[in-house]
Amino acid sequence: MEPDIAGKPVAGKAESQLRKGVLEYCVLAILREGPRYGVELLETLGAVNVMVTSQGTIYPLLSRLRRDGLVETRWQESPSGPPRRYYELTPSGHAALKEFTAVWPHFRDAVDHFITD
Amino acid sequence: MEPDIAGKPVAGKAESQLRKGVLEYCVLAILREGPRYGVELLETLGAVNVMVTSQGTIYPLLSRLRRDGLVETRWQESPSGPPRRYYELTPSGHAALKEFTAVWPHFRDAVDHFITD
DNA sequence: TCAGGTTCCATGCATTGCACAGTACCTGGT
DNA sequence: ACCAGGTACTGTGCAATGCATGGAACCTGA
Repeated sequence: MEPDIAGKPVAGKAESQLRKGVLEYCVLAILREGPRYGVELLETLGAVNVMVTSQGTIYPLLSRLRRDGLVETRWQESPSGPPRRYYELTPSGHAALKEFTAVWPHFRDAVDHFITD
Repeated sequence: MEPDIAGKPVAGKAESQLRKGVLEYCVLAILREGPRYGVELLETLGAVNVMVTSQGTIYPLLSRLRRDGLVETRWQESPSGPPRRYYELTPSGHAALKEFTAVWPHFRDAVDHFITD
């Protein structure tokens, strides 16, 4: 019933489209610093306004990452609440992240080039 | 038979996803400087490597912009070849572009924040 | 016992970049 | 007059992705 973090609507048409294909790599980047679980990732992303998202986004995304072999998971008990599934990078995940960090600056500068004129 | 500009495959999984939702505003930004026609937009975008795209992308995109009232068009004869459909910004188009240019820096910095660490 | 918080998962939809295929116009060579 | 090649526009179908929605399972505290 409660809208809480799980169901919070994420407004902004342009923002939503901007996140496409980037959220995935932001998650990989966060995981670079160590294993994290779903809700934890939501909080880390949400700390930056424009990256606020919802469980309906993050869990299917994490499933895809796992399906594609970019992350591995292990269950771990929680001090309070249901067990947590922790995600961590595989070598493939590191490689994908590295590839993105190489492309991103070019893309960023390209958009800046067109927008600011 | 010839693949030419129309059918040139655009490689890169991450690049393709990055363009989502951004190409639209790059087009609007180009149109800010005056009316342009389809192939002309393709060339302007293609001048920046990471923004290379194809007719299969640009024409449906332009149709959407027109459908949503962000651009208006008028036909004009070509000195050589079939007539060209020129696109130009409407007030709504200007507004959408302005909104994007306001959001983009935050988004750009957010990605930088996560990626570089 | 039970309300509420925490954590996870699956389904369906809209948007969007893209490959592919097709149509129509014009110019120049034969 | 014919036709090959370049120019320019259009439509269909697919795959990827963010998101709303709904739901299940586990734990704590009143």
